Parts: sequence; structure tokens; C-alpha cells
Amino acid sequence: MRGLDDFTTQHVADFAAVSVGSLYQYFDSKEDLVEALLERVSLDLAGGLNHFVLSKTTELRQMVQMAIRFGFAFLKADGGLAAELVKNWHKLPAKNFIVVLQNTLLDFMRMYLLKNPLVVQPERLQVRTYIIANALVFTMIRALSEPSPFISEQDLSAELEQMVLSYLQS
Amino acid sequence: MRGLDDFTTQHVADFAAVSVGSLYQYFDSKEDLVEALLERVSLDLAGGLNHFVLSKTTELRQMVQMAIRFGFAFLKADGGLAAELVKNWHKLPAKNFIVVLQNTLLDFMRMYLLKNPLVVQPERLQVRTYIIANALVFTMIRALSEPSPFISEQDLSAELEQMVLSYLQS
Amino acid sequence: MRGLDDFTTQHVADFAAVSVGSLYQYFDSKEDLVEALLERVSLDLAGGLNHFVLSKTTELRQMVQMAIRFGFAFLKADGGLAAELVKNWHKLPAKNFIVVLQNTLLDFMRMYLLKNPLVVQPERLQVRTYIIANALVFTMIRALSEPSPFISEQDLSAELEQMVLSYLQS
Amino acid sequence: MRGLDDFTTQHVADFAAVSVGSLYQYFDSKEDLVEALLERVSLDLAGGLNHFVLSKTTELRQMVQMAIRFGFAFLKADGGLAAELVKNWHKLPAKNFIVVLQNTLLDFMRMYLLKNPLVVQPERLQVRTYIIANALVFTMIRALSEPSPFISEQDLSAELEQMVLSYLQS
DNA sequence: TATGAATGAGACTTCATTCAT
DNA sequence: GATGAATGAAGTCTCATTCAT
Repeated sequence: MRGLDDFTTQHVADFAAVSVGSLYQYFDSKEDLVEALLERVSLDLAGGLNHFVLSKTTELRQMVQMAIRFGFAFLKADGGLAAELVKNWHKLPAKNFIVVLQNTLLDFMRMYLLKNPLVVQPERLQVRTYIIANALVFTMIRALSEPSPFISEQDLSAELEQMVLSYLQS
Repeated sequence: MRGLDDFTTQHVADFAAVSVGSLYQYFDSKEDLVEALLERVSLDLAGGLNHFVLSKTTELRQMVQMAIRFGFAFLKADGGLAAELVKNWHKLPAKNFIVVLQNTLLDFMRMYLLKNPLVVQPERLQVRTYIIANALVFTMIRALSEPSPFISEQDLSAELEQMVLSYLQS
Repeated sequence: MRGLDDFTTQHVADFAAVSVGSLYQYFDSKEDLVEALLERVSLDLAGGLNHFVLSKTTELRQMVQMAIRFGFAFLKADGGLAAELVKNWHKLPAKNFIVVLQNTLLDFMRMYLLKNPLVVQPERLQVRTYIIANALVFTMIRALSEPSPFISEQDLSAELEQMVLSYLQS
Repeated sequence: MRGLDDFTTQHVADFAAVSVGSLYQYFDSKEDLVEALLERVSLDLAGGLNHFVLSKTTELRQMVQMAIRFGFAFLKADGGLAAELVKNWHKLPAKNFIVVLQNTLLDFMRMYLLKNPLVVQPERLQVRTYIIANALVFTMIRALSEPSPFISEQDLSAELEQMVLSYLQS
């Protein structure tokens, strides 16, 4: 479990204000630790997203807009913890939270479809959710990590929203 | 330059079928080595993509389709070398080849716009290219790294194509 | 900081009876480590020499004799640590302890001159101290490193003493 | 034979304007190579010093003066080759050329004594030569490697001369 | 014979993991 | 239980030595 550059055990211990040794009383290995972190972050994500599902809004555009705004906030929270985890997705244990995002989006879409038919063909739902989840997460991460002077977060958000909507409605 | 997990000097040496020491006859440091690799891969990518620009086809859908097909082939080539580099984009020197992809796509779009007006508003071109480049690359990488039994490459390609087209034409 | 042949990290770790990794909890690099070692040894040297200055003896010959005896003991201490450092003087950080020796001797000579005038012309003091310091240290080191069956430490000490005195009084 | 910092095989090959491989056709190892270099430099030294012995001068002061001047020139020759070798004396094969210097000086002194009696007691000759050789060589090297703004080569030469003479005549 | 690319042992350094306190 | 110093495997880099051309 080496190579998560800003996740040395020392870093994590400092961040959590405990000693390195204590980490190993709760977790058998760094892998376990990261997995737990991942789980917590995933729960936060699912919780945050579900909030929209349960909200009264039924207008798709508005929901996408809120989700994107929430996504940016989420990736910046806790000193960029979630962002750092996403960047290292390929080294993380299987159930990482991009999957959580996919599933949450998928659930949401299914619910939405019940009430607003014909947005998308059911058999394509999974692939489309997959594409949207990946597109959103990684584009946001890239924008946050290497901000471009030519692309404001505002513009990016608007265009991501546009991308999602035009795709879903095609 | 530690932490590119599948790019230990030993790994690279094995892959190139030379000894670790030999690498340092051609490159001053691992950073230089990776940079050179990046440059070569970037050139290959730009070359491959330009091929489409120069092709006789003027139908957007067909070009996108070909580009996506080329993208998958490209990411699989050389034992997944390019894919491995993309996964580590956040640790690589600035001019990494996602940027090359963006620029190539941007150039292409500009040329295309000259002949096929009104596809997209010029001031949005950059942001849209940015989104498309990131969406394509990272979705493909994820699909190749963690193949899902529910999502075939074929379906994914078709949907990515659809996403790009509907977005550009919206 | 490679090339201090008897100062590989492994060597130092073995000598200190710790593991290689432990060295890096106290020092950021081998350079830091050597610098710290140098400083400690320099302090020991300065301390030992000052002892003579403060002693009641005012007879020059006796002081030189004591200093030479102390010098040999010092170079042999800690398994020849100081000797090993002197041998590598040309690779060490600037303030190495030959300089300390020079300065200590210089201070001592200045004090001595106040009470015992005319031993040496003030404007030559610095050069003479320089010569004496280098002559003493390197001759001793050579004698300790490659002992000659024809030259006993006893004889050498006596002759070094003679050299210093005749030079200073000339 | 690692650790002669400015004596990598590549350096030596470049300096000699041959290839690294060629070095190993003449020498079995770097140790052999350095030994041969040492021998050549030693011969040069002995040759240069003998020149004084054979010169008509019989005045001791003048001979010492010439020897010191020759010494500085010698240490600077060939880009400081001899100086570099002296600095690494403790890693070099036994018959290094400080020994040559000692022996040459010893021979010279013996010859000188035949004609100019009473300069020094015969039984002390060896030790005194030893001290003078080391004092001269290492003081010169130090001065050349880390020149001090307070000590000119001129002054140093004069004082070294004075040191040698007062010591020999004491 | 001359060359210089290839080799690999060994040096410095990092960091997940253990364990005496 | 909590601590953090100690450990050592593994990674980057250097350079004397070899060997195919």
C-alpha cells in the first residue's frame, strides 16, 4: 500500500491527531485503514446525494446542477481528502466510492424514471450512468488539481450540466 | 519520483528487457525517463488522431466513432503503457498527454468548425473539448482497468459516441 | 555524499548499533549526519585543548607536549572516529574540525603572547598556526594509519614537539 | 576501488582520450590503473627532486626553497592530478608517493650530511624526514584545495621554508 | 585491438509495520 | 491502550567491470 503520496501513515496519524502506533490498534494494515476511510467518505457521498433524491425538486436540470455543485464541495472538503482518494482510485480496494457514486446515480435514475418515463431506455441506463459518473468525477478532479486560467469552475459546472442533460435526453 | 507503482525502475527495465543500470545511460533520472516516455506516447497519440483529421470523412459521427476506436487501441498498446501513464497523471510532469489530447481535439474542432459552422459556439469550444477529453480518457481507462461484466466495450463505445455527439450538438 | 568509504550508512548504523533506517529519524540525510558528527568531535577537540590553556602551566614546551599527547589520544578515541573524519577532510562540509584546531591554537597563541612576548611576530602568527596545525594533524594521522616499525609514537611525539618549538622560537 | 570522486573510470578514460574498455586492456582493475598512475607520478616527483640534489647548490636554505616551489608546481600539474592522489592517500596501494617523497628526502639528507656534518643526528634523520615530508605535502594540499584569503602562497612558502630550516638546525 | 553499451552489486533513502515502554 | 523509536524491505541511482561488435 505504498505510493499514496500524501497518505503516509505519519500524515494520517498527524491528521487524526493520534500516534502512528494507535492507527494499528484499530486497523491491521494501511490497506484496512484506507478502506475504512473510503467507506466513511463513500457514506458521506451517498448521504449527500440522497439528499437530492429526497428533495421536492423534480426538475432534472436543477437536480443535476445541485449535484455538480455538491460534487465540487465534496471533493474540496477535509483538505481535499476525497479528491486525493479519487486520484488514487486504481490502487484502492475494490469498493471504492466512484462505484458508490455510480450506484447512487443509478438508483436515483431508476427512481426518476418511474415518475418521468422515457428519459432514457432502461437497458442503456447502466452504461450511461457509468459514463456520467466517470466524466463528472474525473473532469472535476482534473480541474481542481490543475486549475486552468481559461476555465472557471463556474463555466465548467454549467457545461458539465449541459453535457449530462443533452446526453440523457438524446 | 517514487510512487508510480507500476513504474519502478525494475519494472521499466524488465519491460524494456534491459538492466536497471542501462536505463541510466539514456536518462539522467527516473523523472527524465518518464518524461521521455510521455513524450513518445504523446507524439503517437497526436499522430494517430491527426490521421482522422486528414481523412476524407467529414461526417462528425463517423469521426468520433473512429477516434473512440483508436483511443481504446491506443490505451491497450504496448502492454497498456499509455493507460498506466494516464492513471498516474497527477504525478507526472506538466505537459502530460491528456493535455496533448485536449489540444489535438481543440485544433480538430476548430478546423471542423470552419467547414461545418454552428456546431458549437466558439467561446465554449475550449471548455467542451476539455470535458470531452477527460470524459473519454478516464471512462475508457476505468473500463479497461476494471472491466465490468455488465458493460461491454462495444456498448461503451457506442454510448460514448452518443454522449459526445449529443453534447456537441446541443 | 557517497564516497566516505568507512562511512557508509550501514557502517555508521552498525557502529551506533542501530538499524540503517533509524539514522534517518535523527538526520535528514547522510550529509546532516556527518555534519553532526563533525560538530560533536569538534566540540570535544576544542574542549580538550582549552583544558591546557586554562591549566596553570606556562611553560611552552610542556604545553606542546601535553597537546601532542592529547592529540594522539583524541585521534584514537571512539574507534578512530576523528581520524577517519580527518582522512576525508576534503569531502566534508566547510567548518570541519581542522579549522577548529587552527582557531583554538590561534586563540591560545594570542593569549600566550600577551604574557610571553616576542615568541613570534604577530603578523606571522596566523600562518604559523596554520602550518603547525596541519603538520601535527596529518603527521599523526599518517603515523596511526600506517604505523612504521622504524618510528615509534614516542619518538614521533618528541620530534613533533621539537619541530613546533624550534619553529615558534626561530 | 570506489570513492576516488574525480577518478571514475569514465573520467580517466576521457582524460587519457581512450575508451573505458581500453583501460581494461592495459590494467586488470581500477586498482592496478591507479597504482600505475601513482608510479608514474612518483617517478616524476623523484626525478624532479633529484634535480636539486644534483644541482650545484649546496646552500640548504636555497635547496629547501626550490623544493617547496617545485612542490607547489608539482601538485598543480596535470589539472591537480598529484593533489587528487594525495588527498586519497589512505585508499591507495601501499607504495604511494608520499613514501617516495620521504625516501627521496631521506636519501638527499644522507648525502647532504656527508658533506655538511652536524646538521642533524643520524638516528633522528628518519623521523625528521617523515615529519617534514608530511607537514609539507599536506599543508600545501590544504592550501591549494581551500585557499584562504589571509594566507598567500608566497607567505606560506616562506614560512614552510622557515619551519624546515629551524627544525633541521635545532 | 579498441570500443562503449550493458550489467549488477552496493550506496543512499523512504515508509509501512512492530514492539518495548 | 497509547506512544513513537526502531526496523528492514524496497526503491532510486552510481560506477567498476564485462563482452559483443
